[in-house]
Amino acid sequence: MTNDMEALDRSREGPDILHSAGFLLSTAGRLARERFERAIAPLGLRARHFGVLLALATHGPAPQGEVADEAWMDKSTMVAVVDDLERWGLVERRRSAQDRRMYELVINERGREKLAEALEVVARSEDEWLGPLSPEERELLRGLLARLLYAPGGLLRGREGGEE
Amino acid sequence: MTNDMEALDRSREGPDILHSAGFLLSTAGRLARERFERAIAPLGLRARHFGVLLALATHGPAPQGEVADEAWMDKSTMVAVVDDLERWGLVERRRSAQDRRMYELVINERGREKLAEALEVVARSEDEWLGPLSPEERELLRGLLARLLYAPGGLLRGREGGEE
DNA sequence: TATTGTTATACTCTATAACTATA
DNA sequence: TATAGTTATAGAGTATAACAATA
Repeated sequence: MTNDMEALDRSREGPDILHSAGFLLSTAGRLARERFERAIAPLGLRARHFGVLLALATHGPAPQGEVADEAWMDKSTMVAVVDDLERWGLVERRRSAQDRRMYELVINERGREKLAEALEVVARSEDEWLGPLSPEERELLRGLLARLLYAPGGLLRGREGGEE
Repeated sequence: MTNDMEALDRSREGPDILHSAGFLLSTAGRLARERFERAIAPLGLRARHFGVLLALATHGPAPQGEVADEAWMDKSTMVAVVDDLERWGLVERRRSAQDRRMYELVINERGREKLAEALEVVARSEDEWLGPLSPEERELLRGLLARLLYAPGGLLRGREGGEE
């Protein structure tokens, strides 16, 4: 109890910027990302692999460059990621019949199973670090963040800030 | 009934990790960090310089290694940052009289002015991308994030996750 | 000539360890 | 011997540009 109060007090100390939305957001975001990486590491995956598997499972087979864009990755970075996934037997490269420059990237059954495992593990991890918030507060947080990102003038849609 | 609708939506849109707190948080955090860097760039500062100036302005003169810890920086990384700040005439290295291995790192008047400029510019930038949220909602967001970080079991204090 | 995927390269960031000068 | 700051180095990550095959 005393510790709780001290921690909360510490977060209120000092110049305003330490409790500014920007500082809190970027700090929390970095730590959330680290938790995510740590959660899926035992499955032998990194965040990029996860992102590609998710994109393929969600939007079906797609050319390599398109998936790279969707996962906010450069096409050159993508090569090694798909190399990994293919070597691990989770994804297949199939030359497109219509345009032989392209691949159709296909997630297979093992890939879907791996993704399902990862989703479960990540959900458990989130549930852990979201502990301080009640279900209603978590929902509130998700709503605020979604608007912050996607509403006009927000982080993803303000000026030239958009990446995708 | 709301739950039925949600389940239905989820079945149409695929995995809902894209609206999970973790994904939203790490995405928003990364973008907030980018906005921050972009906001202070015209002043010739990077985030690390800002962090050091802020630490020195807040906690007064301190040895270099101590400030490094405070800014979550390695002491070796810190060297170049202080080199910059000294070259720009914002901070001074003074050998400690008690222990001549140590410096006393001191922010000077120019440093304080630069920091004040930076704080103003950053506040304006935040005000811009926080546009989608009302003042009450911003306050709500800050509170949720602070608890997420500092409450027991949260991102900064769960298990061995703590860096500081 | 333009585009897909690939490779090579360079640049940033950071962490590690060795070194110096003090203690 | 231990510590503060420094330097050198190596690793990860990522972005850029050149390249081959195909359109």
